[in-house]
Amino acid sequence: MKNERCTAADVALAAGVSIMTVSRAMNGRPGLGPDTRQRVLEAAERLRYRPSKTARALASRRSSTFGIVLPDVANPFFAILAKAAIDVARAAGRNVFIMNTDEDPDLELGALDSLLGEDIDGVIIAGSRLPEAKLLEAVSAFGAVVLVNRDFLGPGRGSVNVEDREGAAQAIAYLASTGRRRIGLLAGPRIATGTKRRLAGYHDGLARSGLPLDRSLVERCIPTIDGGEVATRALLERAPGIDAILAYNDLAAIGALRALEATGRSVPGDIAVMGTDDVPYAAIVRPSLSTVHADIPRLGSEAMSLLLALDEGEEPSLVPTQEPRVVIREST
Amino acid sequence: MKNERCTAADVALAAGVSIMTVSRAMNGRPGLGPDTRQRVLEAAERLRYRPSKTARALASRRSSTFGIVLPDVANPFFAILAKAAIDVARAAGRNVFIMNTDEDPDLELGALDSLLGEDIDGVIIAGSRLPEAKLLEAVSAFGAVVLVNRDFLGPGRGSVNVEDREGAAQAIAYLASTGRRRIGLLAGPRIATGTKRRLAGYHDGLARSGLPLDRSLVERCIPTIDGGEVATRALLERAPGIDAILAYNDLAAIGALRALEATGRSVPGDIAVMGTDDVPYAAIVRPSLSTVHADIPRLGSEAMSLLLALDEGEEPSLVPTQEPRVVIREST
DNA sequence: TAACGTTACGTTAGCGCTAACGCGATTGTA
DNA sequence: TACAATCGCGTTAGCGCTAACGTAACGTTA
Repeated sequence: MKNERCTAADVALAAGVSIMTVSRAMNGRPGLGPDTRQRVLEAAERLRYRPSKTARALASRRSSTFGIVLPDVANPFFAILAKAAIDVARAAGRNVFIMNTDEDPDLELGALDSLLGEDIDGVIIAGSRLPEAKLLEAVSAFGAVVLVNRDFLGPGRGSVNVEDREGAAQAIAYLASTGRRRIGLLAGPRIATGTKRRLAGYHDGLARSGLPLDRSLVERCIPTIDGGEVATRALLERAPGIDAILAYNDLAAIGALRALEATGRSVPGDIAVMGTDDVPYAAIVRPSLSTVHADIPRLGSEAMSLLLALDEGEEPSLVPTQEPRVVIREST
Repeated sequence: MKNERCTAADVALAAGVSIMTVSRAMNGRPGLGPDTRQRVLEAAERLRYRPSKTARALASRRSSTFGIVLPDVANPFFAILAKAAIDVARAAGRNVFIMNTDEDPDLELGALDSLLGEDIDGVIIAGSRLPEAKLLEAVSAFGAVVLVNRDFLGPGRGSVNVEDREGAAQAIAYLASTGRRRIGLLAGPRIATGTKRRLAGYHDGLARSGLPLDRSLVERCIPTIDGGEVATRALLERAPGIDAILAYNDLAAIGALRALEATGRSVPGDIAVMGTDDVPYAAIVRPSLSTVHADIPRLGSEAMSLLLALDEGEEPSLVPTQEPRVVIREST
């Protein structure tokens, strides 16, 4: 099956040149005449020569591959993000490893470790659950690192962000403007930066609307449909009188919708629900979900573009942060 | 930033042994005393030594990495499949490249080509849009290949499958049993094997139920929400009298739901809709979607397990095909 | 005790590529 | 015409690992 691999030596022989000339031709480097280049390229084509990226990586100390570490590719937010990032990478001729962490810091550490062994050129880390110090240490050996929705700056480091805080604030303000007074928050997982940002935005929004802060209306949640459902039930039990819920993400909001339906409350009649992210499924549930829109594909492609730039040695210019935008549908 | 990489030579020096001994210790190979092994491992730990998989791959001619080629990771079916596969790979200490083809045969060819350059050990190809001959040629250089939902057998080759044909037949039979008489089919993309299988199952189901075949009730579709919506509109225009639709997948079915709603038909009152795959979102749309259930995570992990086995040189034992099961919800 | 494993390492030779340098031949310049 | 400055290519030396073989030192057996 695995017939002998065609190497640069074969092409060199066929074209009557040295191996080095083959290397130069394949990489479009200067230093050879147009006719020679042509001849080498034709020979390579004829022999279906595919340079070994492994050997190239070893010799050049650059693998031209990247890694993306995220909690869960099956989560549409991360799937869409990853797809956009991969597409940009492909356009630049680079391949990418995908690693799932299942929201587990240890798995995240393991993933990073494993990528280190792959001699990867850089990583995008989305939804990191690692505390600052551990994260810094874990990525210290990577040449280029981009964090999604977590601040990170330095030589070879950068981040792309959605203004989660402002988004949450606007969502709360909107809910308040429609007469909601007791607004609950499904805050998200313990360690996520997103949780902190949304919580801050929640405070901002309440303040802007002149509403009091009641800590009993804040409930942590796992950012999945099931997690949102469980958290909502807990929240309802503790504070049956709430008239609105802002969820960490759309999945949790969908879970909330379910819990509300199961406990016989009408949405948006009895209680309004808002999500975050504006994942495609937010529009197709019934009632369709009001949410804070984020341009996820843009986030992904900007992350990869930034990573590519950092890998080229460019200084981390500040990528403009995405302005959030509230999208109103049926659930509010 | 990128401080000097720690190599086997460093560990060898630190432990007072030869490089080869380090290699043996790191790979758990026999041929050294327990005390020496211990000493080397400790030195490696102390120096945070991570063997370069690149160098290992070059020297051993096995990269211990795999590739997964699929139409679109943002499609939940493939995202869930990929996640399960990646998880199995990780457990075996292998990393995996993800490639999107956007349903484009040329991109698929390009992806395979690119993976060839990565010296990958094997590939999983899901939803291949390549004609048989091209596919065979494109994968000829890979040591191990697993196709998802497309038959493939041989040394180093295998496939995992859901019984799509039988699933479609059962769906049609179910619809007929509830009194539906004019059942349309959103058949899927032109080249997909899934399209052929579902079409055959559609015929089977009609025959079983004693219903006539009317080719004008079959409409091709792109397997996305939008694709399903567009195809449904076309179908309704040509055959306004249909009373049921079976869709290629759940996304297309959701698109159908939308189109039906937009044209003022009630589901399941005026017309029943069934999907295929039982993606999580099938349960959360309203009306919730009746569908043909598939165990997608199992499909993904079996695919990777099979790939691992093939890579180890095992003969391709037949992986049992998944029995489809009709799940009834609100849309029928 | 000689002959023969076995065990526990070290040595040698690459894997397929690229960086860095070398060197003759062709230009350009005064 | 002489000199340097290219250009166009080849040579050499690895990148960090492993396969395969070499070799001492220590049993084991008859």
